[in-house]
Amino acid sequence: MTAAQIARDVIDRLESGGFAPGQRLVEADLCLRYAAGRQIIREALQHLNALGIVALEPNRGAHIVHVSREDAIMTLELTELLFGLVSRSAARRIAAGADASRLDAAIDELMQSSQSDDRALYMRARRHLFGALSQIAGNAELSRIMDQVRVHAMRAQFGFADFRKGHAQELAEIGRTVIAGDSANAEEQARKYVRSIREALQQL
Amino acid sequence: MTAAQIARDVIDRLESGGFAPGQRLVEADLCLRYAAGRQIIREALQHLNALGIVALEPNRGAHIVHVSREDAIMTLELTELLFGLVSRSAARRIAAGADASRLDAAIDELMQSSQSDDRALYMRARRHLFGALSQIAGNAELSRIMDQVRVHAMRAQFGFADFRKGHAQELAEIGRTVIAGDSANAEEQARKYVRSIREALQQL
DNA sequence: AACCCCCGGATTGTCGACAATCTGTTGACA
DNA sequence: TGTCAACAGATTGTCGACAATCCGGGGGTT
Repeated sequence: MTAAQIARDVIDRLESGGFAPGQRLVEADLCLRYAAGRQIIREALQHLNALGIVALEPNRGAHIVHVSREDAIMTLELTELLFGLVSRSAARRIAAGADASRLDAAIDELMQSSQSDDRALYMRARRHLFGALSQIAGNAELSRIMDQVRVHAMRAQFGFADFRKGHAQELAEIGRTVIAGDSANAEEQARKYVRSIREALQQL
Repeated sequence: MTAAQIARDVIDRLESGGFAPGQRLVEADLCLRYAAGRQIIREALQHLNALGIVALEPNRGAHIVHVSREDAIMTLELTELLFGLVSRSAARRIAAGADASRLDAAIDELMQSSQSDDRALYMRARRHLFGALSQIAGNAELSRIMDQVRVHAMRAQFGFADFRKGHAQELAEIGRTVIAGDSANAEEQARKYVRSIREALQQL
């Protein structure tokens, strides 16, 4: 198993509650779990550290960072801006002739997976949708940032929102607006989507 | 020398032209340059990779990523959003009673360094100003993202803009507006600052 | 009982060596 | 002359061992 795969798996477990905030991640344990050398584990931990998911204290190891409710709200504020920007840029590029097939496929995948019971499947479909949008938007820097923030946004919602029904519909709708090349509406819909989640979180 | 310091040094050299885009970074060379073990160098490279500054191809090593003019423009678009958000948030927090002393000190440092001839000094002062703003804004996630994007924004401007005169004044002015707690104006000024840089770049 | 020093176990940090992989070159062959 | 395979050098990937550091507990002193 490669370092990137391990990091990915840790994130997945985080999204499904397999790792708790504050939990220590001891290198030797992870070596056993993933049947990998310590070097690989350390790389994965550093990657997760760069993503802001685990904190690394010198000589004291790694632990999963805690997200306060306030942090979650501000992260969703940031997500609103970024998701809006990505959607607008992607719509503009499609209006200018960019290829929409990948986004189209991602929408189908999302709708199908939203009706199954496999949460991991649905999460992957979500990732693919956002990935397609980022790719069409065409800025590598923006894609990288979006990837990072999305993980945090996911954690911000964790345990409170049911990602499934409704949200899938709304996301698919945003995708369709992007495909139609309507940049202003795409941005507004994307922002509204994130905003509604944030407001729901604020009223708890 | 620690991995973080080495990464920092590479970024500094990048900002002053010591490393060229596309240039390969061979581990053994860096070991000699920084008198460090290969392990440390690899950590630094992975950190830079997470920041999107170097690309890592399996079994083929690391090289500095190239930024196209189009990339630079979109990065500055992103920077405009983020800098605006940070300034607005910071101003709000100060209006709510947050401590402004660090920002105040950073403004002084910036004005002093802008009159010396030491570019590195000026760059550090810039970093401190942005750091103070991020810290006051109070969202760790946003700070992390800003740090990343700022490096890219810097690279986007590299070789075309003279950071020094004028810009220092403008930045200091933004800082003062934040201290005054005027969030709407702080955001507008910050966005305008980045926008003017982007527009100048677009007209080349 | 409260405090402090010191030590042992657990964990992380670093080094050196070797295996795996890639790149450019050489030389044979059609 | 062009093509292809094998080889040599350079570079990266991984492992195992040891050094450095931290944490909690035990025993002695006041």
